[in-house]
Amino acid sequence: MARPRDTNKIDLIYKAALNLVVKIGYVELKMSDVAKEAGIATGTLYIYFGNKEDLINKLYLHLKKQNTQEIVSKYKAEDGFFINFKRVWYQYLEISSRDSHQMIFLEQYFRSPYLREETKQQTEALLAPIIELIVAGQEQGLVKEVPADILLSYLIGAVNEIVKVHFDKNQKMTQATIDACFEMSWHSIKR
Amino acid sequence: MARPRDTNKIDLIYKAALNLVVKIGYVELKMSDVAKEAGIATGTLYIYFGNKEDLINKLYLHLKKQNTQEIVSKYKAEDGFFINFKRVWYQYLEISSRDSHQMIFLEQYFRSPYLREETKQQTEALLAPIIELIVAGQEQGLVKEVPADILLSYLIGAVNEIVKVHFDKNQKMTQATIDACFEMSWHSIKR
DNA sequence: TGGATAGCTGAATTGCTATTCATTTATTTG
DNA sequence: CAAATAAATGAATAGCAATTCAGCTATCCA
Repeated sequence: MARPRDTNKIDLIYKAALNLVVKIGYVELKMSDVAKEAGIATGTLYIYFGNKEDLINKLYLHLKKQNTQEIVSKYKAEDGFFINFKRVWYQYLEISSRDSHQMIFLEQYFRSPYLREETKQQTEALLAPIIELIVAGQEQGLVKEVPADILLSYLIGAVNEIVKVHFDKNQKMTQATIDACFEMSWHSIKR
Repeated sequence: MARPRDTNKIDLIYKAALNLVVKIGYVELKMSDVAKEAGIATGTLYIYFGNKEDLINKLYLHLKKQNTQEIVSKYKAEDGFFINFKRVWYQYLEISSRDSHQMIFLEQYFRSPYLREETKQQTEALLAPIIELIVAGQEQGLVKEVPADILLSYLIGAVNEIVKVHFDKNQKMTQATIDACFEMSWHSIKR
């Protein structure tokens, strides 16, 4: 059997689709443009992805997995709650800030009608380890007794929003502001 | 000059468009369906709105204005900062919870590529009174010294997110949870 | 080396819906 | 009441882009 002439066509497609969809949105995203940007023929897209909607769903899940793993990787069971919370918080901010395209896409499409229900559920499942971290904090009496999923959503919503402001206004937040935001998050959850 | 035979065609169109766009998204939204839902002919849409994109932008601004005014209306200059903050916070939650369609639409489309830059700017301008409230709190030494726009985004992001969870999981938050979330917000900003 | 196979290509097809506009209907006014 | 004007209609058009597929190319293996 023949091998792909070029390695990792799928990654090329993901990269192209991400760049384009963030810039111009799902509606204007032309499959032919994705192909061109990826340096392949339009038809080739359909070898790897059933259709446009499928491409977006797979792209979403792909990025989200990568992303979440990188965040969770900072967690170290042997350390205390505060240290871990801080690590994870800063890592989340770091990742979001590093790749604005990715962050905007993940944020924007998560409740959009373009994602299948299945994709959304798989996405939420990825958060399990972080939910556990919070529950542990609650068991130690360090964290407010708010349902963990709500508490996490609160934090994610807040942080996402400041990152978006950061990109929108195109002004890098100072370290002082970032630290102040961490304080806000910590004060909001600590008992 | 002739008057519309039916009053408020524009409101009918807004209502129809909102219902449909939340249900099926911008891509699948057919102008003919909006017309049908509004009980008018397709061509009539184009008397009031230049095109599909124009319809969405006008709808967005219309709802956002309504919405913001209703929130700001709770502010009473004669009362202290905490009281006003609490009022505005609960009012924001109340409004968001009351009409999930509206809330989802406003949240989802704000940074989407379907909105014109102009619309986004007009939207942000509406928040000015709330920014002032925060700055006043800071001047009184009650609120953390984080740039007011970032602080506000933090709060809005957080609250929007919990409201979305609320709708997603289709379980009404208890009053206790709501109050706990207010506490979180207050703790996060207070000095 | 050459036939078989897997991978790739991109022009042509197809379906779909935004938008137009000739016509009809309602309202105003002199 | 009859122009004249404004609104509304919805079938027809026009254009666009997702998807297909017949053929081409690279790679494999006997």
